[in-house]
Amino acid sequence: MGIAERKIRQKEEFRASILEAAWLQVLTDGWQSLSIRKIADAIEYSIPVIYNHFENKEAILLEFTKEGFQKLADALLEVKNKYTEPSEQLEAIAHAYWDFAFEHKEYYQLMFGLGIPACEMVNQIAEMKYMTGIMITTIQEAIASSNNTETNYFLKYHTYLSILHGLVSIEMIQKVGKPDPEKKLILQDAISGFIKSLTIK
Amino acid sequence: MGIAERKIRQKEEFRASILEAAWLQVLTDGWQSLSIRKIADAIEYSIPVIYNHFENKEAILLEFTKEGFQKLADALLEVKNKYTEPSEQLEAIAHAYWDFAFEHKEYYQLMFGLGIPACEMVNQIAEMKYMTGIMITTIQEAIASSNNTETNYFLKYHTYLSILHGLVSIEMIQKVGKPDPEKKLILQDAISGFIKSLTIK
DNA sequence: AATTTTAGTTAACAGTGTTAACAAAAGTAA
DNA sequence: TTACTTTTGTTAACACTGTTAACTAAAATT
Repeated sequence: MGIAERKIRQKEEFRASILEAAWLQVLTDGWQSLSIRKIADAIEYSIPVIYNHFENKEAILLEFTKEGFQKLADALLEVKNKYTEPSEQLEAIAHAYWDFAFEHKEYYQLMFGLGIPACEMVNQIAEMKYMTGIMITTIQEAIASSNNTETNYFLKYHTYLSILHGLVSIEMIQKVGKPDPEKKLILQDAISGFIKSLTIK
Repeated sequence: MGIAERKIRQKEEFRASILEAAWLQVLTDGWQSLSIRKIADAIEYSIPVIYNHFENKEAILLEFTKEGFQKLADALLEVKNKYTEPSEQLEAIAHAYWDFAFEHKEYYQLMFGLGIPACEMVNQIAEMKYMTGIMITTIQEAIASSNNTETNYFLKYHTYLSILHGLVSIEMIQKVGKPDPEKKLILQDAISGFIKSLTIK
């Protein structure tokens, strides 16, 4: 009897239509403003049916998170296979990673929990400029007292802040409590590498 | 007449008490679950009074964001002044940055818009492991075909991912639309530095 | 003392996620 | 075909959220 099979198929289609409607909303208004009610409205069903297919709203977002990681992995693997030399592969992967993030912003923000607070505001916060100013001047001083005084300080500042923020936020995503003290080794490693790249060419 | 002055002072105190109550909530339940109603409840006033002191909820969070950047800047400047050599300063600043982030998690998450999605879940997502697996194996291969085969691949993987995520998320916070193509120079710079640190010692 | 200004309140609007209680349709068994 | 059971879907509500209009009571000014 194919009835059971049809039912499973229909259920699967229903589930897919929920995700489709949800994704459409994420694309138009961002995942912050995704709501169960709007999904229900879009698929022209009442609200509780959605809870027959997903435990809660988070489960729907989790689906997209998984999808995002899958797509990213596929993209990375594809460019990796274009090269044989590991160092070339790492470079290609890095560029593919960057491209994925900005071509699929919604996915990326979901995957790494980027809340995007004031977003455009952040730039205008005087206190932030004060902080970054400290970093910038220190880097300028480091460059000035090195062999390679033509180094682009603004580029290096951006790299410096990115490394720090990347290390911190990756650690925060993965662990809830305090980080292992050993994690400072990673910081040490990354920063000493950065400082070398700053002073010698 | 000191009446006007007293009024201003009282208004300032009121404002401060709102922030105090709000911060207490942020500390106990995280800034995600901060609500105007709970603040009003804590200061034992009705809800609309809060809107006499802050335009909206975001304005309250912005206050903490500024406060956070100020505190971070102070912390960085303090450790910077302990050293004279710029490279030492950059190293000290990096460690102070890390320490601040984890000693003041709430501030940091607010400042950089870390939404913290599934948080603990992210680790268990198979699709993420699949992606990171690609990175890890590539790094292992790069190390294997280098002069320094004892390099800690897991440390290097963590650094690699952190650099990438840091670059991407800093860029996303600061710009809304597509990034400047020149920003790829920063990526190029950071990654080539990383690859060097991977193969030569 | 009358009037204006300020401070603070209640009550509502328009949303949100989630769920209990119920009705209708579909499938199963006699 | 009829009676029963299961699935599917709906209505209506609960408990929240940010925000604001309309009003009252207190304080300051004239």
